[in-house]
Amino acid sequence: MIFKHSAGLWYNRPAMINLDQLNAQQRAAVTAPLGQVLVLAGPGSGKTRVLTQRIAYLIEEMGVRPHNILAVTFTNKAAREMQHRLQSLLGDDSQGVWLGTFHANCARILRREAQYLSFDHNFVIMDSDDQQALVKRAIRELNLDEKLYRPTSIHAAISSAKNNLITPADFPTQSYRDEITKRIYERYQILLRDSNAVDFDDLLLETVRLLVDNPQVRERYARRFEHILVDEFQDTNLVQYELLKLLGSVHSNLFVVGDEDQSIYRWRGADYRNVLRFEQDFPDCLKILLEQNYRSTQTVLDAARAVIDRNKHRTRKHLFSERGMGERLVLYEAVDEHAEAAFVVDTIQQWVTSGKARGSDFAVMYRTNAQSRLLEEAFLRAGLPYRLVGALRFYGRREVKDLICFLRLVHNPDDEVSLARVINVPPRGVGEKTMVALQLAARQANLTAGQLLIELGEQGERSAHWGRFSGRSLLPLADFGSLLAGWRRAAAEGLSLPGLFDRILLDTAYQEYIDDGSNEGKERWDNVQELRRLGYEFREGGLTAFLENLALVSDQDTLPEEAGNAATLLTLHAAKGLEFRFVFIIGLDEGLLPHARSKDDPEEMAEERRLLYVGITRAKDRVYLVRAQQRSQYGGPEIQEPSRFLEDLPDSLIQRQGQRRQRERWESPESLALRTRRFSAAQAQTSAALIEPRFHPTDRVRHPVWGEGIVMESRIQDGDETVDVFFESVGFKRLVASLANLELLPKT
DNA sequence: AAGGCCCTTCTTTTT
DNA sequence: GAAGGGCCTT
Repeated sequence: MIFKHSAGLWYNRPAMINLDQLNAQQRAAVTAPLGQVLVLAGPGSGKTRVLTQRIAYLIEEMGVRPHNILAVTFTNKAAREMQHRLQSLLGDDSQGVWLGTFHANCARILRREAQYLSFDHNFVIMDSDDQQALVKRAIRELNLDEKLYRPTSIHAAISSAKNNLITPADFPTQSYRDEITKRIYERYQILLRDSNAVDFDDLLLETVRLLVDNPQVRERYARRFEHILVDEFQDTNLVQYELLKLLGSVHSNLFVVGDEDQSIYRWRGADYRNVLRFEQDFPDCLKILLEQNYRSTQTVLDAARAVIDRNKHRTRKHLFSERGMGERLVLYEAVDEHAEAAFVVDTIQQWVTSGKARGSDFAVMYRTNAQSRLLEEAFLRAGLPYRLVGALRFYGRREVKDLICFLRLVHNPDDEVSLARVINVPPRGVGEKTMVALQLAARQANLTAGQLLIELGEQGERSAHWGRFSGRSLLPLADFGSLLAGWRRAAAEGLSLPGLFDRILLDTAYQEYIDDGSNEGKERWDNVQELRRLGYEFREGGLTAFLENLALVSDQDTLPEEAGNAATLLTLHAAKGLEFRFVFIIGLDEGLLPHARSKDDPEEMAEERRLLYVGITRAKDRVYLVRAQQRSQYGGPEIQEPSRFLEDLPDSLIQRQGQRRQRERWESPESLALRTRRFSAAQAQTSAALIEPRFHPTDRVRHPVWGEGIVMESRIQDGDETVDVFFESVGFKRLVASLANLELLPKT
């Protein structure tokens, strides 16, 4: 071993890499010679372990300086996890490794090399909402029909072009629609740059462009990164692949780890064929298969394999486990989505009550975020704790986004998207007309709208632009301008991030604006406070670091690290890289998994299959596959067909649970729905700890004495629920729910 | 300019 | 079954 520090310190070192703990294949990967290494790692085969051990090996055994290592992951979560593991493996020796997502690493490079770029270093990063708004704006500016050219679909086309290194100039125009898309793309790029902004895709694309156009810059980075390691290589897209080649153009020590079978981001440009491309581009690369699974029982693996082996064009792997056969997978067919959720919750509760499992041993996975709502309700009713990954859309909340946009404006007044969003928040009399006047005046003065506003605010009547606006629009604009100018001055004079935050809240009377005293108002204000708390963590790094973090950290990353005793609810996509003793996969119906939108495209269908594969292979011990015979998709209930993937599972691996009986013929869907609701309500009454009100305003209820009434209000008080009801017979009554024996009636 | 109401439309997954 | 857009009124 090479100790680079004084000998007296060696015993303070954390445990060092121990090759004996690895199996032969893992060891071969960790200790592979210089050059290109392709590790095809099945699920649960110790992929992350191999990656971190490899880095440790490079540093400890090969004497590589951390500074010369670049490690790229796909998600922030994975980056954090690896950072953590490196820290415990290497201690401070892990400092200096460039570790992060593709996007974060690119943002870092772009900010450093701003002098070579067409935007300056304090650029903002537009998230999907912003991008959408900008595409819409481009479409409007070109006087196009939004119905015909939907911002979502145009944006998808632009994004896909960017992921394939296609600039507006190169955009292929085989149809009239392509022609239009190309023009929108051009306009969109101009709008972005005028705002001194880049979008997610630009982070990668502009970095590639930077490295291609500036050989000396490329040389500098390529020289520096002696070793490049990539996680989830199957999910890289063309731009990312190019980027790796550019950054590796001097040393070409590329260590990539991936699994074609777990490629689930095709829709985002990911191309698992990059694995094949890699083998072609580097014919001498060392290829290592990790096939021993340390996670699941053999039955789980067999089931997963039965699903995935139907896919073509892949390296077949023969996953094996030494954990024994284990139990068969349970298949449960519920009558509808309510019963589906009830089955999940009941089953978890039984396991937990039996003492054989803890809540945190369970995960419930689904195809679409919309499916989480019923589950949440069922968990709440049962008093079972859960944590929900993503879907919270914390950053998508209006109040959160508003404040981020104020901050973005302070940071970069040219940001038109943010300006358009908050110039009238709270309402100060700036409408469409005023915005048009502002933009016109700005264009004539050759300023951005934000710059013009700041000048109005700073100079007041002395400004040359003062006379440009009519009386009606002038004051609100000058008003906002002086706010913005004041914030910028304060920030420049060193006001801390929390201080700035508070000043913005105060100046805009934001609390009065969003907190109207209702429950929702209170919640909105809580969200603001939560954002402030996040900002507090960045009081050192300042505004730039905070905004960059907000842009690059997704809702998926807001998952509380400590699960406590809570079960995890998450999409199949979000489940990748995680493991749980018990896995429920719900919604195994045609149209949902596989999703209806993948029906016509074999490639997409193959990806749906991989999604299920990823889900099943998350399980250590048990898998529950759940579906519903009937489901309310949108509006009315619809009969569901079982997922085609269920047919691929041999009976020997499956144990059916519950009745498969179809509804009795004479029972109408309406009465069935009614029965299910009664069942749910009855269940609610028996459930334990009250977390959420059972009654809500406008609910109809029946009291044993006073008869039917309407709920006016309900709240949790001292662990019980206090309900205000207006009864037809006696009028207004305030009741304690646990004593009053109220019956919840079906909605009419 | 702003708020309210009714209409349509659409729902995949996320850095 | 929600969210956004269009159209209405104030």
